[in-house]
Amino acid sequence: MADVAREAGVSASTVSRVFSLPDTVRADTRQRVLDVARRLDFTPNRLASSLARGRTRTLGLLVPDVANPYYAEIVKAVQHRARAKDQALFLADTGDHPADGFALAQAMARQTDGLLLAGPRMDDAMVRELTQAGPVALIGARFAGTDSAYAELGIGMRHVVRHLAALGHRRIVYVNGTRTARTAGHRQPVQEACDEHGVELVEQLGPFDLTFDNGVAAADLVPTSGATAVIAHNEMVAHGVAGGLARQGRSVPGDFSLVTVDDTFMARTIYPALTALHIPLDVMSTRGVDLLLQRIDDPDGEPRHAALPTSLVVRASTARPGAARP
Amino acid sequence: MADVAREAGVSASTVSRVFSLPDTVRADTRQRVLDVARRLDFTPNRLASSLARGRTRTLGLLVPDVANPYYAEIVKAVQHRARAKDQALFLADTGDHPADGFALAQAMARQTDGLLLAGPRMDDAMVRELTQAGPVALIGARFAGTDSAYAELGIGMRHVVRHLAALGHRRIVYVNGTRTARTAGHRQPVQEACDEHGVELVEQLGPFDLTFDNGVAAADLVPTSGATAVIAHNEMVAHGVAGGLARQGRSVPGDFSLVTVDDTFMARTIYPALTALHIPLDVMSTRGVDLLLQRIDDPDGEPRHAALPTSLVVRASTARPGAARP
DNA sequence: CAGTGTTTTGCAAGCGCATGCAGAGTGGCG
DNA sequence: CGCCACTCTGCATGCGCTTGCAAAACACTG
Repeated sequence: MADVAREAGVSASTVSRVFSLPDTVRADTRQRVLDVARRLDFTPNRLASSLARGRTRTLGLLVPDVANPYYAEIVKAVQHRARAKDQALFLADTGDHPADGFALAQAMARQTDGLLLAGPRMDDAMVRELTQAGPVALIGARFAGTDSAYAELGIGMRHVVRHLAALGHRRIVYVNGTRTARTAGHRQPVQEACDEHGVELVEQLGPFDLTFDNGVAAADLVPTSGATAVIAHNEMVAHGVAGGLARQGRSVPGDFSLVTVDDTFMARTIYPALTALHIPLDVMSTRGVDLLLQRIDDPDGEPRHAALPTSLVVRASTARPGAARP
Repeated sequence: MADVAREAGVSASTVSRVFSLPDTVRADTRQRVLDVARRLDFTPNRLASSLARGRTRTLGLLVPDVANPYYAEIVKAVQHRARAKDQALFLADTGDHPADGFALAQAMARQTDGLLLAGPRMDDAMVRELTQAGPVALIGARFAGTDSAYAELGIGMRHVVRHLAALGHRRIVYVNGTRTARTAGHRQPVQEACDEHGVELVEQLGPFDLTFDNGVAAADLVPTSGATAVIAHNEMVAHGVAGGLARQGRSVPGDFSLVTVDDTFMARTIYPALTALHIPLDVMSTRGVDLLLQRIDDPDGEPRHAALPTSLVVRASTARPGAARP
């Protein structure tokens, strides 16, 4: 920077201002500095700038599992939004262990301007503590005291049930994971919608994670349930159910209709393509980044929440019960 | 840091050394400092440290598409290895455009100690330029002048062909993307292996990307090709072929056997599970990180290359031609 | 106990940039 | 032409930590 200053016949301060506060320096001076800078291939050292300003222009993103397409798409969207806002992105894959995630988050908090937590596995107290320590925004989850961008699953689940009921299904299996406070909020609307449409609900709430293998296992219980349709609460488990049914020689949607919640590219890489409750991961992620950025600029505003609408995307995995095989 | 120093009755230098060069300070002094530090909840500011040292302890990872499970798994593995080595990780999703990737890489290079390029879309000149500018390691690609960790696809492809030949297939379709220098290296061994086993090879080298949709399109041409087996050069296109065949009412492996190159979790979320040439993404990624770290420590060594063995994982999508439907 | 060789510790000078404050320029007006 | 109100620019200091160099402390000799 000193070199540029000398070469351009100005002081280092001016050079600095050319890059950080361009309009405080006269146009011709600015141009001269920029020319010299280009010639000398100079760009301000972001590190030094961060140190001096106390702003890193870096965001941290924590996800439980990058390899899961749901989170991978969030990562992708967050990355793009961050870049558009001229922020760098630190990524951490926390795994399922809450304590690890918390420790990681704390470490990361001190190297970034703010943290994005996607589907955090932490408990409320941890999230609260992080929120008090610095800017935090949640993606795909809602906490009262923390900025969050999440999908309106309740309404969406109603649409799913209505769709199945309209096709004539009268008994539905709902595959969801461990019964916790966080998932409970999604079960209720399913139940209500079923009641409303005169549909019987067979809940299959395992003490298990929503993995492919557990989906296969769940599929084994479907034929004896008397149901004609299955709602899977995430895509992994949905593929498991699909695979399990196929293994049994059952047809989707011939023998059973199948709907998944989550709608990444995987819903279309399977045959038949899955009818899905689409969660707008990209706008959710984008909003999350924006909320965080706002929070960074204004640390003491009221927490803001962005509830995003879901949409039902009807594909080939749902049909009238007993319909001919496709 | 000054506070800690005062409180512990030592100078700031000593506190600094406690954290960066622990064994240059006497045990009891060190302990006293650590105690005070804990009490005051002090941790060295990594930014300031980076600035002073000229080392960021941060690596940059560039991938063309995080949402693609192949890259997602690389990201995950790299992340874990980096963490184990106490390095933070910057992530950038470059998309398919080479120029963007290059610009991004350059920007990132100046905020990190080194760059990891996974399946770079850049041309050789760009990679060379980056390599000259700073530490770089490639993951899943090989460049002579740059450290690289990649899979021995040539040998693997031979195993694939041998497997199919052993099952009795005499005519095979090979679906690969645009004919470029980089993919050419993989086609030759397939051809050779086919010649060796008396198998006819029908190449289907499109001017297309290896996407799901192109796989579906490719599947349309399979039945008329007279072949009984298909090798897909990546997982996306393999799923497309599988979906396309299913849509035509063909059975895998009843009517056609199918082998995919790449073996992420997706190879098992489809029914039937795909026989795959397994690429050890995690060790490949780990080696990539290690190579980069070595390069950072020793900027002027000879470039090193880690060629990793692939393995054929036989699952349900391959069988003798004309075998009964499963 | 002086003398010598080793640790330990402190001092001071950076690392590269940002920014409050004050002085230098610039333009406008009477 | 003098004066005022702005706009630009430079000086000096600070961000929080690292590290070469030298002084201080300590451990061993003979």
